[in-house]
Amino acid sequence: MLELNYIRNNKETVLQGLRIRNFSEEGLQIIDNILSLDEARRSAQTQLDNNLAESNRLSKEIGGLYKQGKRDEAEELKAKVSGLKEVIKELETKKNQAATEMETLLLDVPNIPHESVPPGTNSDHNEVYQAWPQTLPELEGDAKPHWELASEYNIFDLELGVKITGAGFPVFRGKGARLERALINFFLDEAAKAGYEEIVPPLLVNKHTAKATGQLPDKEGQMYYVEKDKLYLIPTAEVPVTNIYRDVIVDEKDFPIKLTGYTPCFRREAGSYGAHVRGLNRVHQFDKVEIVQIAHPDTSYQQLDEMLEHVAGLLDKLELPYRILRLCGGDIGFTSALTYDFEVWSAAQEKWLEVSSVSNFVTYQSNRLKVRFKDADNKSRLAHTLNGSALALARIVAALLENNQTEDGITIPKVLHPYTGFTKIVK
RNA sequence: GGUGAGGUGGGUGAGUGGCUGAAACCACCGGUUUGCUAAACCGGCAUACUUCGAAAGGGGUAUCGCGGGUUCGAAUCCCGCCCUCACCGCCA
Repeated sequence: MLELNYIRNNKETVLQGLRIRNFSEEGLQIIDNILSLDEARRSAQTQLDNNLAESNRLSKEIGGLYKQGKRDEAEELKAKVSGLKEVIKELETKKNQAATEMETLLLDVPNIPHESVPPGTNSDHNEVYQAWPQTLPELEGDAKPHWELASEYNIFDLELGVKITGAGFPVFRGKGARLERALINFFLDEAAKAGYEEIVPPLLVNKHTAKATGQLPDKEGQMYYVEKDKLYLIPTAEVPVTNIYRDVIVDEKDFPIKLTGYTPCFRREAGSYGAHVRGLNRVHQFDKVEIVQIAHPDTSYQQLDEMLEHVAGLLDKLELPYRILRLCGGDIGFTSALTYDFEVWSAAQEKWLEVSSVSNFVTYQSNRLKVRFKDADNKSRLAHTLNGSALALARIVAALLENNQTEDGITIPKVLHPYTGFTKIVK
């Protein structure tokens, strides 16, 4: 959620930002609506406060009069206060109505894009921020997509998942399972080396937590919900990990706070279908190592760069060809100010697969989370939050299988050998 | 699953209708004292909204788990909800 104060003081910047997000002039009306509701709220509040102050003052007087035994005078004042109560009720309703309406509108306003976010209406307009410097590798003859390789090499089994649970729940087995575990450990070790504190968070969260990172109410349909206990299965480690700092006033010298966590991620993916969801491209449960940072507003974009380098380093070590995109105004996430996507080239499918998304949310998320710090003037300010996948397992596995297939098996990148205990997956 | 206890500021914890935005202690910050450390003493120390002010700062309102009610007045009384802890049972 944007800070109301920010909108009030930077209306033009906000409007400009929304234009980058392709808001129509009509759509931009929302900002004026918010501001006028805010004014209504404030004027109601001022009047309400004045009336409450009067009522409090009279009530105190009544207490005094009773002590002095001046019953008649007390009764007189009582009647006066009773009269005030009606006005107070009215003003209260007025204030709450304006406030609620305003908040509802505010929830519909996305984050203001960073100035570097390119214009554009869809993913075709994303800017290639860093291209793969070499010629893209080609595979001989009949390169296979990962779902075919999976059954050939017994790496994972989606049909078995259907038997146990349903579509979209892969069962990894044998060397596939080992590869999965190897990647998780490799990613966590790399994050630790980069100074991230490892977290093992709960996989189920309550509604406060889901709300604070913005999954509720917007993405309610995307989460699995345990009705009996009113808990949500996490769609990403971002949710429980970032919430560690909900309602916390951080010591300024602790910035940046760097956290990492491996968790399975559960997503209902309601509404998606078609060829592009084959294999591991889109599943209901997948493993992911997430990196999260809570940063000082002055340095959050430097931290974002640092995160980019970290993710790029992982892909370098895995020897996968990749490029980095800077998402355009039409493709950037609702809550993000700046997002970079990492895409790995699949030589088999001959297309780019998204494997990571790294974003700076500036204060948009922390406004709901209430992650704050005291600045030099001892004023509390919102911190900036950032996160990124480092990395999402399912698609990395897919990319590794596809790019590393050879006549006599699938080769494992060197860096994983200590983790897998084997160098090749053979039939 | 059963039974019981309880949710008050950063922490412990007092407080059963007005003098309580909230005692006291601890922690923390500033100062005095001090060879150093410690101790002692003095002072400060919640958050949000709002209003006045150029600012420093001042005023108002709300907040004692959350929501509602009674009352001129609620941390305190009533109703609903949420949560936590302890013990028993079950169990990795």
